[in-house]
Amino acid sequence: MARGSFREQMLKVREDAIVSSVNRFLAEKGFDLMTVDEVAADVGIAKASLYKHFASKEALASAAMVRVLERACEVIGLQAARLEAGALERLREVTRWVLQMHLAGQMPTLPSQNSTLRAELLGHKRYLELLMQASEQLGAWIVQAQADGAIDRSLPPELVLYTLYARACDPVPLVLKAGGQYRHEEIVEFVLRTCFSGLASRPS
Amino acid sequence: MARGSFREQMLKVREDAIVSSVNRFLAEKGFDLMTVDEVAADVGIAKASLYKHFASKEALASAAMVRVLERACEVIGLQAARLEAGALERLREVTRWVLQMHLAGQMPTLPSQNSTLRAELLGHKRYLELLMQASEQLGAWIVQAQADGAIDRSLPPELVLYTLYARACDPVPLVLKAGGQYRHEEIVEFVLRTCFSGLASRPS
DNA sequence: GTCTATAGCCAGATAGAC
DNA sequence: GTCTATCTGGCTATAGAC
Repeated sequence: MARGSFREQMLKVREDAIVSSVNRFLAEKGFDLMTVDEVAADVGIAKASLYKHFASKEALASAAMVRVLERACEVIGLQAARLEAGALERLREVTRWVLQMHLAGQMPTLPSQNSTLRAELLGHKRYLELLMQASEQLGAWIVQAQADGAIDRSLPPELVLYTLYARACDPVPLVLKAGGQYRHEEIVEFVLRTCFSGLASRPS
Repeated sequence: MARGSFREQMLKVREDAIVSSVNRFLAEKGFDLMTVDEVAADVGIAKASLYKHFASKEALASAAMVRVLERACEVIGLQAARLEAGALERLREVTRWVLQMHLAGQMPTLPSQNSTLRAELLGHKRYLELLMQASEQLGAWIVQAQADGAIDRSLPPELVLYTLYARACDPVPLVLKAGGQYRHEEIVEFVLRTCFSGLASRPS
């Protein structure tokens, strides 16, 4: 695909700035509490101009979700290229990235049940494609890790997948961060441990 | 404390009905998407009448949160009375109750950082008392379970506490429920297993 | 305490000039 | 495409009769 004219590149840069702003607000306050006014103010353009780029508030949020999914697929691709790593280790590294994004305030949160946003996303082709791409690769690793005996074989693979996805909206990391007692890396290690090894002691 | 007049008892019954309705809406759609209009319609009284009982939408939500905390403290009290049970088993049973409430659509979600609701709750004496009461009992069991070697000693007790609290807003049970493939009891067992034992296989 | 009716506000979306 | 100004609808909360 060609680069497009200078004018088009400028447009792309602006839209990137908008999506970045939306991404941050979604991570900070969620879809319902985010207002289009504050996004416009943050980007430094008029609200009406925003609507020339994106048709609705839902379209703004969708764009942010697509971008984070694109990055997630990149991270998954990087792990797929690590030929020496096992399936469990790859899953752990992807989960680590999710937690780091979350702690950095850059993981947009999908409000569990907003009908309008849900409808928009379910009709968004690229979003669904990316979500399926990520799920298929992660699902394959989960099955492989179970075959390796690294993940509990009695757990349904979809449960494992959802449990990993849920790390993106787990309140625990942010509560620990708010407490101010631990560094980000410590929090990430703690949550990874509770996720993969659970709360109970390993038998020695 | 005396029972109060017949009139007062009728009032209490009505307020109970209001709180039950609020509780269900909070569990279904959350604070932001819940409207006072639909609560009034659900209870079958006029909106203005609602405001005779509760001063604001935040007061409605607070009342629901207090009631669920009261029930949680009752469950904790029941476990405290089981003299034969160990600390880990008590924690597991309380967590099981949380998951059952959640799956039944009766666990009000107090998610998202809504400033007005947060402010109301932080100024609500009974809410804070109940939350502290629950946290102290659970915290004592966590420390005991670590001393018993039943919970990983290298995890900070507060991390364990938050991880258990987080089961009240974990999306995984509801996603599995929506999938329709598992019975509620199976979902509860799966999530309890991932929570306490993690995803990884136990060494055999 | 219950109702009908409405005030007041805020946020999403649009009109129209430039 | 950008702006200012405005429309529109929905929501919280209240006034006032009964």
